[in-house]
Amino acid sequence: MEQTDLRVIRTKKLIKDAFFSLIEEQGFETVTVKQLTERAGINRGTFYSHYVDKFELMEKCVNEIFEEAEQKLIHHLPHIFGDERTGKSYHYLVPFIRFIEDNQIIMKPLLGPNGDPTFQAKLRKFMQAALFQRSTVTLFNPDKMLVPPPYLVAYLSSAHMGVIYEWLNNPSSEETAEDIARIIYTITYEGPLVAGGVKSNE
Amino acid sequence: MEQTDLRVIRTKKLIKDAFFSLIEEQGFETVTVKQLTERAGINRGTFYSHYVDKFELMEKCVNEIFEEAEQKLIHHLPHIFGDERTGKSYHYLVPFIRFIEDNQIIMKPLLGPNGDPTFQAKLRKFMQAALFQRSTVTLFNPDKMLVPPPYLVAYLSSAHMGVIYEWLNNPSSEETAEDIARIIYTITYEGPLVAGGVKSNE
DNA sequence: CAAGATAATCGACACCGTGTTGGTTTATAT
DNA sequence: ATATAAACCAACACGGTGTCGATTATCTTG
Repeated sequence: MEQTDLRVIRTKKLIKDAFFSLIEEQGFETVTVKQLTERAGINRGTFYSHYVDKFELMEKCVNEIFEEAEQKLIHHLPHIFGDERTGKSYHYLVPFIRFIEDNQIIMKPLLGPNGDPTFQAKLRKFMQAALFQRSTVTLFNPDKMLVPPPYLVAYLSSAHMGVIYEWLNNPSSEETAEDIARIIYTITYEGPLVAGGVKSNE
Repeated sequence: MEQTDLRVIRTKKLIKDAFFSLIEEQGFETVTVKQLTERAGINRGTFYSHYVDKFELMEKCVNEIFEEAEQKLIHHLPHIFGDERTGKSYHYLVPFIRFIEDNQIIMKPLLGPNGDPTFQAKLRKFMQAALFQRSTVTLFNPDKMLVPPPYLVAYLSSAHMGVIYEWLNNPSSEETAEDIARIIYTITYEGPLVAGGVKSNE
């Protein structure tokens, strides 16, 4: 499984770099293998000896990112867990938002209007697993829930994604990852109406 | 601008019907003009005398849907406004959700994993205009807001979309449009934590 | 209803990206 | 230094695209 030959790692890097830069410029859909290999400076046939098509390439890249994310989030897990139980801090969100920020070169185009809805679904699912899976068991109270759990999870995960997307795509935004975490936290924990200044805080 | 010739309205209808059925089956991206015209039972060249490509076709279809929606929502506007000021009812959401339900044959594939992110952005923007634009002026209190308004709007519109998407794509869901409106309303107005049974209602 | 207009059809065309193949050159590992 | 295998190259068939000119069918109007 391990690839040690310098040529293949060099080639694969060239492919991925070209792939990301092209996605950044024009989105995933319109990228062609021809374009990709021309920019990478490799022969078109060489691409096909590594990937069957651009979709597999994308899948591989995405999986790598998610694997890396899983490592990072697992590393932060105790921290998350502690905050989750107290429910008093936005810090549990920071690693996740940092992760997106760190990969924003690839995240931004994938999440944007020319992005890949498959990836968006994957990321939302990943977030649900990372942030809410435990929550629905430990935090939420099944007996007292006013709405069906799947809808609450859908509500929250989509809302989170929406704020992060707004953050990434608003060029004038100067918020840090911590700021965004705090914003999401505030709306979620105080409720949208309180955050909007409609209701006063309890 | 008006087309009266029976042949063209017949042809355009054939094209759109075939288009929708193909999108429903396999998503937008993989649809080819060849497929489309074969299913519609028209000559491929005929397609090109009406639309420059499948993207323009999509754009036209989407615009028509949005125009229709605008009519319907404008018709319900007084109703919306009344509820918005009292803030006591979920009814202001119903027309919007009904609109999506009525067009779910086209909405579902467009919003799903094989859908069109451009369309999703458009729909979110449309919802923001229809539901929150006035709210940010009349309902939300700029002085008391705990977070920047754009992020609150992003939070809410994405959350709404997320619940609706969950509803459309969960085959076992038996909720009506009213149920979904009530669910969204509850989470938004009580706050996610109260809706999740974590905090008690004030 | 007839005549002119216009839409739809048909076949053909060049173009482009895809995915594969067989043979050659070049770089790497040991 | 040599065997191995990766990368290159040219060429191919395939399928979808977009266009064109000529022909046929259908609609609208007088």
